[in-house]
Amino acid sequence: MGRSPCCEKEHTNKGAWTKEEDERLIKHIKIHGEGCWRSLPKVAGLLRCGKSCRLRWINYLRPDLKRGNFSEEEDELIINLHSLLGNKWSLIAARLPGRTDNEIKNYWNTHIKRKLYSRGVDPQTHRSLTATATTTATATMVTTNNKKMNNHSISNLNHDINNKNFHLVNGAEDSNSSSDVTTEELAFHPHNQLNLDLSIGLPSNQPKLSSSTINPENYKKLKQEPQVLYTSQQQGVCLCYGLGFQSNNQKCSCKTMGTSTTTLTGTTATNNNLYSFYQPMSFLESLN
DNA sequence: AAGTAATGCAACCGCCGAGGA
DNA sequence: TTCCTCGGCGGTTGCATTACT
Repeated sequence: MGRSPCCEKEHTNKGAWTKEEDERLIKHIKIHGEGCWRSLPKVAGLLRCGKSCRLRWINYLRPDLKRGNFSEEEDELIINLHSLLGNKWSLIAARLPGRTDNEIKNYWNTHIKRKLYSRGVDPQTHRSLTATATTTATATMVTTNNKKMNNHSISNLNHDINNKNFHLVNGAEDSNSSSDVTTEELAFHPHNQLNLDLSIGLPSNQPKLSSSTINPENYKKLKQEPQVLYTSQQQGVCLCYGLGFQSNNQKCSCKTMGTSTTTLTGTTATNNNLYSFYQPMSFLESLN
């Protein structure tokens, strides 16, 4: 059974938006707010598909969008987040205020990929290109390891990092990206400084998580069941990943945010590389 | 100056999951 | 439980701009 189209294909404009259309859309959203994209075009007097309106608003018209070039810090953050999350652009974008998933996706494809290649790093696996080639050749040997990796608990991950016997994979489907890593390779690999301490605050009325697994479903869990910290006094959300590249004075301050703060790792990893993000409630909503 | 190739990015397409009926 | 709608996502396309010859 086919789905009905989201809008009438006829009688809708396509292609670049005109200034007038932009103004209509902005005006409508200012008055009525976001949502109900399907009916929006009709109400706003736009000959556009609802999806198109949503996209235009989110990627271009939203007032909180940051314009201009990506900073070096943003570059590195994107690279690190990508190594953790893979092509989950919306999740990556959620951690870069003012940037959209589309923008980051485009930036990744046009700039960062090239940058990583110039560093000799495979942008998909985040491993050295030579190591990737070697891994591909021995792919059959690592399948078992992959299966093990997918069930790795976070504490195991930290353990493995500490023992220089671990590297990240980009999800379960990436069957070529895992193998044993040499010390030399780790020294080369940008993730040799990656701190995976994943500190996620829990609402106090939710049960504490035990040491969760970091299998490929984890990002889904983060998204679908965001384990967030907020109190009635403190409308902040902490979803801090230890991503590296941060100085010591930028430690995550979760521990100061209340008693409900917890950590999934339960490890004693240092906080040297913790990078915290306190997002407004709108971020929370974006995860839902 | 003209033609061509490369690049950047806005927009589209099709699929998926959540949630309501 | 099933069906359907809707919002959202990631991949891809196509056009405008820039760089190069």
